[in-house]
Amino acid sequence: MEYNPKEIEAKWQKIWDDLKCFNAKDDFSLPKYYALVEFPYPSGEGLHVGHPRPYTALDIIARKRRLQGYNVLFPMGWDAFGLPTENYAMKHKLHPAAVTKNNIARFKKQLKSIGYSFDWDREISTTDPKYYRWTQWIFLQLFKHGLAYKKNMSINYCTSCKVGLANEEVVDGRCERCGAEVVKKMKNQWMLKITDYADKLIEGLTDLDYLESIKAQQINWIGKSTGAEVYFKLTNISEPLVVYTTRPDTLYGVTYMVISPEHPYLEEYKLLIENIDEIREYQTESSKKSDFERSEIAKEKTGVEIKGIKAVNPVNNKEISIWVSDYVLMSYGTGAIMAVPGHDKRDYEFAKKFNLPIIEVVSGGDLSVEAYTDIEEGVMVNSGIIDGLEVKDAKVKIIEYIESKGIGKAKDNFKLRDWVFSRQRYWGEPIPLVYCDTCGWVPIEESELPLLLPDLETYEPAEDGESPLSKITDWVNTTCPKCGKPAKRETDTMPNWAGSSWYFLRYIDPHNDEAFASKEKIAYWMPVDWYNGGMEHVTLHLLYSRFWHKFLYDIGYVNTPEPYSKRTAHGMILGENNEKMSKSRGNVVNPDKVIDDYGADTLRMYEMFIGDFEKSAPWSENGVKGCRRFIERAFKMTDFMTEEDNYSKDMETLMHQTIKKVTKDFEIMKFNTAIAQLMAFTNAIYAKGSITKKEFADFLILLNPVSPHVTEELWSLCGFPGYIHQQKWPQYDEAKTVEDEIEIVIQINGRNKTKIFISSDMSREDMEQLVYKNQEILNVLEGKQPKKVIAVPKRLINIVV
RNA sequence: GCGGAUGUGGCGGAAUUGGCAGACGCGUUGGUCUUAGGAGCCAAUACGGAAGUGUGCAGGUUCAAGUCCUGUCAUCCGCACCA
Repeated sequence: MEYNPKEIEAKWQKIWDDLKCFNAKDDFSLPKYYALVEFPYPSGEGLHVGHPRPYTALDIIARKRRLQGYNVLFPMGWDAFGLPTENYAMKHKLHPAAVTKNNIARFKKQLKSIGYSFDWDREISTTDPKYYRWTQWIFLQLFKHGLAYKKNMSINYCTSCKVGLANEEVVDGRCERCGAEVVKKMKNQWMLKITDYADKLIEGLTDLDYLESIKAQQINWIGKSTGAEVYFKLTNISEPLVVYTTRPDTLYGVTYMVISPEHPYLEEYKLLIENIDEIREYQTESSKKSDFERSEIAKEKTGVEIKGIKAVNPVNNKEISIWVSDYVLMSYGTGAIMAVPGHDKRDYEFAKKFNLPIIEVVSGGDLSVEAYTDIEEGVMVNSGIIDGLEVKDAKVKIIEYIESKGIGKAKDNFKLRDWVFSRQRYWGEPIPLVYCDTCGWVPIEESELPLLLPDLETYEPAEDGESPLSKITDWVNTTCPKCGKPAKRETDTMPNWAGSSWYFLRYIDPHNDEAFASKEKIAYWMPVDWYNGGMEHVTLHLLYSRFWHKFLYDIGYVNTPEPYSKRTAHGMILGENNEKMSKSRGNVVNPDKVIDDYGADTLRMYEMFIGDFEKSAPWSENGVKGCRRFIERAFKMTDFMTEEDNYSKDMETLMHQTIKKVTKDFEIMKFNTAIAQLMAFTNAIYAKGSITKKEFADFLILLNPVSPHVTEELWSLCGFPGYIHQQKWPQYDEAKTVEDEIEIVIQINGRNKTKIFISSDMSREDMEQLVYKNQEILNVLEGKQPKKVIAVPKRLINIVV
């Protein structure tokens, strides 16, 4: 019998499709399991071998769960709005919807050829109006609950193309396409108040089964800090300058202040600023730098003193200067800082450069050399009312003081910023709001949803950086849903994070026209039991979707405060040259080719055998061959299968060990070692030269989640009853996983000397006695007297002489 | 600079609570079968002639360290100077 994967795989994929055997059942009496993988962005390039790694991993879990008796939901869909599709459509004068349709068809065909057990009847696409109707609906709820608001935010603007650019389209401060200079341009944009959920997003992590590194990244991204807001009086101006500081205890060390070049006071009080021209010039210069560049070129501080306005340190009433510098970012805190050059490295550098005073307020260090920043603990000096106190106590006292004087208050702050929800692009969900001169921003009626994307001749953004939708006047011009007067539609669209923020809910009830999903079905299926995705989505997507879900929970539409009870992450697959796979590096491996040469079962197995699932690993064609070889060896085991319907005596222990290892390793994503165990089992069978019917059947079930086609085929070839996907996962008996006789090592002073066989249940005491009785041990002791004997059952005996 | 990781044979990688370092696979070498084999099967394979030495490097704890502690070096990923 020849192993012919092409024939076998096509045959079984058709049978599974016809039987719909992997479809989830909405039978609420069954135990459920919801396995989720991140749905792909259907790019024009099609799949590369990196995609199947996470899909195969959770397909293994999904298939195993079905064999364990669960009603499994394992869905797939398309995150299909986005920039590359739109750019491609523009370039080739096509409709983005048509491009999307083609790309999806290609992706789907590729995924189907790998034999995943997705429930294709629940397929969704974020670009489907029936889907984005509900994306818009959720946005409207956010708006109605005051979580969406407009704010002036800067965008990257190409001075030559006259369009807004995404961060990734800006390369070294220049436009990726034309090479012209990119500047920051202010635009009034929709924002979502994710910061209202900052505390909840941290607290919610506590009981979740997320990888610790994922939790750490989320917590660091949210970046909660505890400190105070302090109001500094300004000369000539009645409004104070508000700063945020985590170290209010260092207030006496403040010798100057710095505000960001984007700070609104510069515009508001320009008439009072004597050197406004100089400052304007500085603003222009810094607008060309990205925030990241500002941090990168931090070696040399730049800045301009504001002439004509001074600030007053509220604790000692000293007049201090105010500077503008781009090391202060408008996006964090209040966009202004109190500078404590004695104890902050950046402030120290700045003070040195511009000859500003430096005062020590926490004792220790040598301020003539560098800032003293090791100040989590210490004693306050030169510090008025908190002089002599420990840092910890000083913080408490100074906050009490500033609160009582009305010059500040305790405040938590977050690194997390609100979510910029506007894109000046065509290929995204239209924002379902209209602007009325009388009523302001008004949501369209929910019955009017979906608000469809109008068809366009051209998808180029308008010359002023506005969305292409702004050019269709008969779409833009509408009437106010509230007062009926003429009004204008919002022309910005949503970012592609929108559709992916709730897609796991739509899979539950994908054809529902009354709600995004029915409450009963949500109650049954949620939360997602296991969600696997890339580490690169751990901050943005994962936080955004947790935010939306928490919001839906708060307004009563979902039944769990968290969407995913478990979240894991996979490592990247690199090219054979150990570099990231990319077209430009020419090291992309296409799964179609691997399937054509070796079969889908081999591809799946190698994806899992390639290495530690959580780490990146380079592709190796030779490694693929090894997996194919193993499948062939498994196939040929039928040649020496016997008719016995039990485990043979000499294979019993290995059989139980194998069931145990595979069962456990799949759960902890150690797919590589589970497969290694199956290989070791096969090697033992080949050494013995025979396998019983029962052994082979259980071996096939263990291998089935990894390589489903060939195991179905062998199951049927052997005449076993039914289909393999209908079987029960094998059970192991812990007692039978242990050998009766085991080999242990004998060490002298920690060095291996010899090995002996003992009964595996021998007690520690009996093992110690062996040192004086066992001839083998007496030989290696060469008459030396043991000073101490350490015996570890099942492991070793170490003799100290 | 900050945050997250990672360093084990020629290569990918194994190794409960500290307990035989190198499972399994690749590659390589030899054997066998064959008209033939870039197929299959069998065997060997960390280094060293050996005593020994070996998990990035230097210390430490321990009967015993890849695993724990201290310091250090290197590489990768992410980033918004986080006040």
